[in-house]
Amino acid sequence: MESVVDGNGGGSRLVMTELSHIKELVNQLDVHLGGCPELCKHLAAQIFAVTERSIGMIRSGNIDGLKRSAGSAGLDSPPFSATPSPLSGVSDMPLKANKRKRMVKGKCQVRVSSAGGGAVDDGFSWRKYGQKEILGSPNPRGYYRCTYQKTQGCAATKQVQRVDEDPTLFDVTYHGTHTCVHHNTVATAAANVQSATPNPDAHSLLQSLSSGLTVNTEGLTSGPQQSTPFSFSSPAVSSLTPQGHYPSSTPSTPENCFGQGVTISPSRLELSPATSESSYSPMNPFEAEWRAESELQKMVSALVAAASMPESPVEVEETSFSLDGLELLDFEPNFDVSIFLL
DNA sequence: ACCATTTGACCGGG
DNA sequence: CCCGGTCAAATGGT
Repeated sequence: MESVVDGNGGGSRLVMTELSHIKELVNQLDVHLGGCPELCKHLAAQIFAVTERSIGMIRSGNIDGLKRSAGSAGLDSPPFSATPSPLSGVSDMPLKANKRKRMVKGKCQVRVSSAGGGAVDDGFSWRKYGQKEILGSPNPRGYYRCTYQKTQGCAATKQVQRVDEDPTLFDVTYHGTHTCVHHNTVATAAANVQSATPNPDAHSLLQSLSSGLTVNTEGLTSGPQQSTPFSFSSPAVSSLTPQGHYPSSTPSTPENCFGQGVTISPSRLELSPATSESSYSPMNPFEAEWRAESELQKMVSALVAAASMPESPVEVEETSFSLDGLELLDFEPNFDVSIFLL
């Protein structure tokens, strides 16, 4: 690691990164003006969201609580460290070294069919940094990180391993979140896939996902909230419900939701209490939102991976992600998430 | 010369 | 100490 910029610069720096983020987004918007309206719309929405986030940070004075998101884990001055990296994690949390599960273990695994031996192209550019024989598996596991990690501090990584039984299949596990400008939006990823995807269903799914995907953390403020503390909303993704209660529209066989070619099983979103010390400020809504976004992005990455596969039967066998470290007072920590298309 | 991959070494958590 | 993950020097491709 080189030139570690330790993230103790305080909140103003974070606001700065947010502002940089906005700047980049505007840049992108400028580039894409006149191009795909869907993308522009999404970019605009993102700009709005980030702006609001920044305003909220300043107004709520919540800034201090945020800075631990900006990891000191060795990435050099991530431009958009606002998105917490599950890998760099919360390693520099002040006054809490004891707690066990503070590492965000967010990951998203998919099983994806290969294009006949080729590398799994998911629309992002990856750089391989390792390979390892895994105990009990005949096939090695490849370790990849985002090409732009060095230049932009993008923290996304993935692991790819050939499935034992079927050598045409790969298990791909995504970690972290893309924060790089070239590939930092769902829309961009989807757009990348668009150019080459042979799977129209998956593609349209991505399209609908990419436009208007938002994360709602309304209820996640510090108080002991009832009702939906957390929800995802999107034209394409219909929400999450507290344990046991599915929206009436939820089909009992969600496998079919994605139509032919792509299936996805219901995911479980685990909101596990970070620690027992309720004296410490609960996770602020912004951080929670970022994590949620991050997890969603991983999921979408997985979908992108699936969608970019030629040869029809694309299969997202299991998509699961978890949010560790959330501290929800007086609230059931486990929720079931149902994702389905309208 | 530059950049990506390969591959054994190294490291830290369990 | 074992194993999974990462580092970094060597290697290969353009």
